[in-house]
Amino acid sequence: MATIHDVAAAAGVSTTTVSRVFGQPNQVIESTRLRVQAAASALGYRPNRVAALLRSGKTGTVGLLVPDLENPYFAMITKGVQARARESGLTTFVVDSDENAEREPKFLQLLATQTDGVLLCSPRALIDDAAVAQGQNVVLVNSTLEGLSSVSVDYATAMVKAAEHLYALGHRHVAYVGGPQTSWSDKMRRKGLTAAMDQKADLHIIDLGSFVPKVTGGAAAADLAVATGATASIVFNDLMAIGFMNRLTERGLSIPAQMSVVGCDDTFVAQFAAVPLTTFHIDISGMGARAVDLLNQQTSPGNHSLVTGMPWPGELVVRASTGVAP
Amino acid sequence: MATIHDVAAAAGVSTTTVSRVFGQPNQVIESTRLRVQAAASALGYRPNRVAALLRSGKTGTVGLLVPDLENPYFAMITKGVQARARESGLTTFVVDSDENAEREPKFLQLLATQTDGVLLCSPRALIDDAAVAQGQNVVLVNSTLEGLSSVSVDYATAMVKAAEHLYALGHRHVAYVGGPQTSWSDKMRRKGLTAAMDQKADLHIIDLGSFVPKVTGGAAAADLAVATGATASIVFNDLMAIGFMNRLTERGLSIPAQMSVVGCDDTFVAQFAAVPLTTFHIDISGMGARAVDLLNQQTSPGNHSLVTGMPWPGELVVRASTGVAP
DNA sequence: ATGAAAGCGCTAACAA
DNA sequence: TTGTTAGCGCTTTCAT
Repeated sequence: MATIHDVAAAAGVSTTTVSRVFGQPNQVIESTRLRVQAAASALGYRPNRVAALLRSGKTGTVGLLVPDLENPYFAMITKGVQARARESGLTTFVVDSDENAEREPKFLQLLATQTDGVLLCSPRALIDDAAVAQGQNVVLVNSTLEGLSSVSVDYATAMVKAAEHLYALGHRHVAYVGGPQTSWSDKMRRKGLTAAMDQKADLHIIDLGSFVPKVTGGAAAADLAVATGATASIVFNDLMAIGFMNRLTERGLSIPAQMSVVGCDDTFVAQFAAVPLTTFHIDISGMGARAVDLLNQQTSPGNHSLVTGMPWPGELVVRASTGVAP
Repeated sequence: MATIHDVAAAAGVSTTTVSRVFGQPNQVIESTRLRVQAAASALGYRPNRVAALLRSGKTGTVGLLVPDLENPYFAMITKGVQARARESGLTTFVVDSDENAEREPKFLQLLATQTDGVLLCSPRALIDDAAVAQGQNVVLVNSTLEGLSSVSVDYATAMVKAAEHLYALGHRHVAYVGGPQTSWSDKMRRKGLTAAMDQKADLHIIDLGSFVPKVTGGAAAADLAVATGATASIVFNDLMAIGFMNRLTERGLSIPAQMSVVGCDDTFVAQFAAVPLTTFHIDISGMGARAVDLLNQQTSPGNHSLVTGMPWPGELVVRASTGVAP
């Protein structure tokens, strides 16, 4: 692999000039620039980004750490992040922690050292204070932590809306199928559900506990929900809701006649499911874009204040999976 | 940020020793190691991977470039790659080209310079020969190119199976909804379809052309398919098939009574769709794992031969979206 | 507009 | 087992 030295020698200039041709081309007079470019392409020279990074401290890259790329929610976040990052001239490197909380600190560290900043999305573990204290350039998505910028959906309100919707349909016994115990967003959902119960004295939320936030986790919860006698269920996310509904259908129960189901996030699977799913819609990719903005803002020289934006908005989308209580 | 020098000074050893404590701990006697580790954590020292990379040429990282992470197919590939990479002690950095062929060379280059090797999955553009010639460590997935290792699904056979299935159900006029024109996998599908027509003299495949390989692309094709008078359609992938079916349903057509639909890849959306989708099943994540093996094999010192493995297998899964011809 | 010199932080010989 | 000595390829002052 040709280096900057080879090009400099071939073009009869210094390495500095070659460096400028690739970095600040307008600082090099055209004749020289053309000569250098010719030499570079003749030798098949490509700048070594690692060396550049070591020297300059800039990568032109942002890192994104998500729990599970197979979940459409995180795939959409990723798209939003990528689109906005690209507008800022940045490339996005994505890492999937595979819902494994233990791996998060390692991946965070790995990304932090090879990017200009990292977006930590829905972490399943509390972040190691050390990592934060090291002054790494981090923005949280759907989580909050003292000393870090963040964007988050107001899942508490989402749950209140869901509960009100079910209550209006006559449901009084509603099961909640939880997501990862350690996740901020599950905590917020539970908070909202508690608030809903405080509002309506005769509303009972039956907490079924925590399940894996995938199709399988939802399926596992379905039989438990039925056994409680609940007439409606609120499920942590759409993917789980799909698994949940699928299991009910397998058992011959009809939706929503025998069980109403509400999901969360309005990923594309919600509308194409066998029974279209009532769910809480969020502009997910917009939130990803916003996270990049926060990162850029945080990185910009003048501004050194943290930003914990307003709760990211959303709205309940009613589809066929919810109906009047039997 | 503390450097290796600070730690060395604090612990009263050389930088080499510090380096070894983090790289080959067993080469350092315990007492020294503990002293160094104490100094390191007191200073909050973290090795700078970029510097290490520049010097050693190893990253412990593999890159994966895919067209669209929101497509469950690529999300699954990613999971497979990650799982196997992890077993090999490697971390995966994923980049999504957003179905934009022009961006591929840049991303490939970017990944190649910051990883030990890259997996190029379903490229939408022909790879720039230069990139390959630069001796980059690349493995292709679902594509083939002279001089590169690869794993690919036998999509030609998949299409033959799909066509035979529809033929057996009495369909004689079958529409094909194509994917990206420049993709290897669309070419293979068309090849298989042609082979199927050669086999059955009275089978007509009506080529509807190329569509965006997303839900929207499938929806766009639906009306065209209906207009041709075809009684069945084979759609490039499951996501498109979902959009395709959704549009048919919107128009009041029933599936499979008025139109049978076959998808491809058997991603999880296929089985949870309103009408469960007949599709060609592939062990997608297994293929991702295999790609990592090829990369490792290719990288290993002794072996310097390319591997273009056997076609990755699959089988047709029949569900409710296909039925006898009207 | 261009060049010379000095490292970025680390690891890999080679010595001791 | 530990240390010394050289860089990896590039960018960045500071000159010219």
